[in-house]
Amino acid sequence: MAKNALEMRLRPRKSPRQARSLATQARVLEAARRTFARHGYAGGTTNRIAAQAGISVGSLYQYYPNKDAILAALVRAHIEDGTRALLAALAGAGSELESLVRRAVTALVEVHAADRRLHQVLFEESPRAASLRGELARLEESAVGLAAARLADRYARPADAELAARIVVTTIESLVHRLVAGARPLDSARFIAETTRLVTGYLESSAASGR
Amino acid sequence: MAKNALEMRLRPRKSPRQARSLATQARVLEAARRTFARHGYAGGTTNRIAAQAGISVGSLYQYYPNKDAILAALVRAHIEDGTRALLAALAGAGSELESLVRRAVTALVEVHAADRRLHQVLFEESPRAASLRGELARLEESAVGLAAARLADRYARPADAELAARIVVTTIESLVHRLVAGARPLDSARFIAETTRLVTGYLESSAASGR
Amino acid sequence: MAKNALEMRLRPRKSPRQARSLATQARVLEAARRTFARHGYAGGTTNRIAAQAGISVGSLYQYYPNKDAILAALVRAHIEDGTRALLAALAGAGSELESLVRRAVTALVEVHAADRRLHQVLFEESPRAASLRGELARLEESAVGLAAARLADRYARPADAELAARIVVTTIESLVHRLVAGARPLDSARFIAETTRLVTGYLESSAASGR
Amino acid sequence: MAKNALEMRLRPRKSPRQARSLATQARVLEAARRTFARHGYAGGTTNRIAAQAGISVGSLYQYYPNKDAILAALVRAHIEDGTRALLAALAGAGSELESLVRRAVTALVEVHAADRRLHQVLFEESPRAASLRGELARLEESAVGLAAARLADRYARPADAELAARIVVTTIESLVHRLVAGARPLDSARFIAETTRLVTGYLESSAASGR
DNA sequence: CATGAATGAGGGTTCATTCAT
DNA sequence: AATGAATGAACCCTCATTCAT
Repeated sequence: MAKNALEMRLRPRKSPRQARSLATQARVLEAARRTFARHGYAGGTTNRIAAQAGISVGSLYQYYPNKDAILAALVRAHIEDGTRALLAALAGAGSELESLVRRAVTALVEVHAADRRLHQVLFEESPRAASLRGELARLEESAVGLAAARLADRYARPADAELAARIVVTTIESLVHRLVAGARPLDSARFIAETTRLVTGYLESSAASGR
Repeated sequence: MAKNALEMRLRPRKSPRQARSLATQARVLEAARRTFARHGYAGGTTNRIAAQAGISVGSLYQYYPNKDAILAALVRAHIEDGTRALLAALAGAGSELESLVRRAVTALVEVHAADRRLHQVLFEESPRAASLRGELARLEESAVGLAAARLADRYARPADAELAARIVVTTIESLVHRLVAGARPLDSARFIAETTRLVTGYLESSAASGR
Repeated sequence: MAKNALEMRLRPRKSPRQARSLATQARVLEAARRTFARHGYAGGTTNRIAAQAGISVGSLYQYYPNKDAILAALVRAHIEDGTRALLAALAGAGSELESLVRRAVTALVEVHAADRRLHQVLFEESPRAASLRGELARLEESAVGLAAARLADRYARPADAELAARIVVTTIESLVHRLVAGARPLDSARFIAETTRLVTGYLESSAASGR
Repeated sequence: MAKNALEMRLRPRKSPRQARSLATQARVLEAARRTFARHGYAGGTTNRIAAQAGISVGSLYQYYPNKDAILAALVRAHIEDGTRALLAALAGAGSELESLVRRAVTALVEVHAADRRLHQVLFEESPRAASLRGELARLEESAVGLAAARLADRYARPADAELAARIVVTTIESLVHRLVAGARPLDSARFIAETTRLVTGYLESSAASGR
């Protein structure tokens, strides 16, 4: 099962064994974060990132095979943060629908509030490589799957549950991106309240409608 | 009288009088549409666009002062299409909430179904110039304003109506982009039905809750 | 005796027989004058010149085979003006040295005062074609020859007269360009007085020194 | 602290610390010298200069931010050479007028004899940036100031001394450019002798005339 | 492993000149 | 003759990537 060439391009170059290597790799990532956030995608040149990280370009290429790999690592880190936060939020939740939704929304808002500009660059401005796109899609699919599972008993047919789940997942994600991480961000508390009501209402009406 | 320089940069270079000019300008736009859709923003080089249009780069620059101006024209055309479609849909609508929402959603779906990949490039990948961003923001604001006006009598305070309007507008827009114009598009009919229910439910519950 | 290709390139394309053609050719020249003066050499594009002349680029090329030919015509016109003015000034002069010099300087000052910026462009900023350079050199040689002839009886050897003539011609020309047609122009009256004294003194001391 | 943007554009990009860098920067300058001299300003393309220097365009742009900056460096180098030579020549001079003038003329002749065609390009053909023009003007002003100071006691009014100084400085400079660095260069010894006599005579007659 | 100088393909853009109408 | 749209070579410059030290 050899990975295809394209995917290899997005993986860090080596699994560093030494602590120092690991630290440097992290420094590069952090530098990329800052650089992309400050200068945008086009302005985030590898030289700038290396300078920000306090190393030479040459060294940068010891840790990442190319620019896209850095971007991919950044996206991946963000995805992991988001997933972790989401799971943590849902872990202690009861089964009440509204509480579940509220916790999910709140978790996502917090993750995104951290760095709005970076989000724009990562998820809107930059031309994502195909494989990265795939990874994002897989993540979304799994979120949809989880949600659908939770909703399964409210719907007559699995396909209905999945559709509802997809709409819900996409709605929350989009609204967070656009209204919290966007240009003129909304007040978080209000946003959470309204989004929760929007989604909860939808899901409950689905149930009520007997589907 | 004089527009500022930055804005001028995004305007087509001349309003051609001759038939041939007009045709060429249209050809360029169409070629840009295809090229951006196929190769993304960065890959949509002016030379490629010109080649696709079957003309020389020089000619391209007779009609648009620079690459971003072409993108801007594309965005503008899309905005106009969308606005036109939306107004047409709402013109003949009654005052019933669900019907209004359904018509709006349907109109937007139709507009976006045309070219999915292009949308991504136009509205997500491209580092839009500030003035273009402003234009989009203005458009959205006016949509929010219109919706808020229609919702005014359902809310105690204008600010509440506006918040609801903003959420509704953003929700519809985002869902259309992500679920219809996105990577794995959804079935239109289902999408319209669900989105209509999502939004209508939200708005009606707002009213019911006495806000 | 076929003219060589390079020289042909700088000649107007045809000797227009018709009055209208002649007028248009003049209009182009005048337009070029204005355009070069206003926009400099690099900014003096053929399209701009044509626009300024109120004709199309295509028409412009009916009268001049290329851009350099326009520049050459402009330079030539200026040379002719200068020569004419100089001859006129000297025609009525007596044989007194100081009076001769003063008249020459005055004539040149008047010619150059007309359009300072154009001069800069024509004689400093623009990369003169080889043949044009030659023409200018020939003109200067003939000026030196004339001056040397007038000075012949003051010098023992013809070569001395020629050297003196060359110095005098170059001095006057340079000073006019630099101090009258230059960036911070000097007051004409003072300039004429001083230059006349400079040159006259030099020539008289040559004589006195018995050479 | 921050120089304005326009001036920054003409500065070399970095003051290289490594020996190799220093050597390369010098190679680029030398290549530019040759290339501009051979092909003129417009023909002195960055690619040609890089090729002549035996490096790639990219490297060239590591040392100079743009084409004009290379030109500026060349001009600056020439100015420095000239100033150095002039000061050195005048340092050991007595106070006798003729000797002073002769030394100045000799120094300038030596500086200019090195590369005639380059001078034309540097000081006549190139559309110098405003800031560079300013630098040249400042240099000339300081030369005029120095000369005026030396002449002060010969003139009744400071303004007269300054006018004379300006004429003298301009005369020497122009003649050197035109007659030594020009197309058909004159014999240096003769040129120095005549120019010295021209200028000295002028200055002494000023004194004599009681001005 | 680190450095940073070097590379060079490729991008956006201009403008003298041509040519179909 | 006139028009002005069309041409395309050539220019300046950037930046991801490599490699000698």
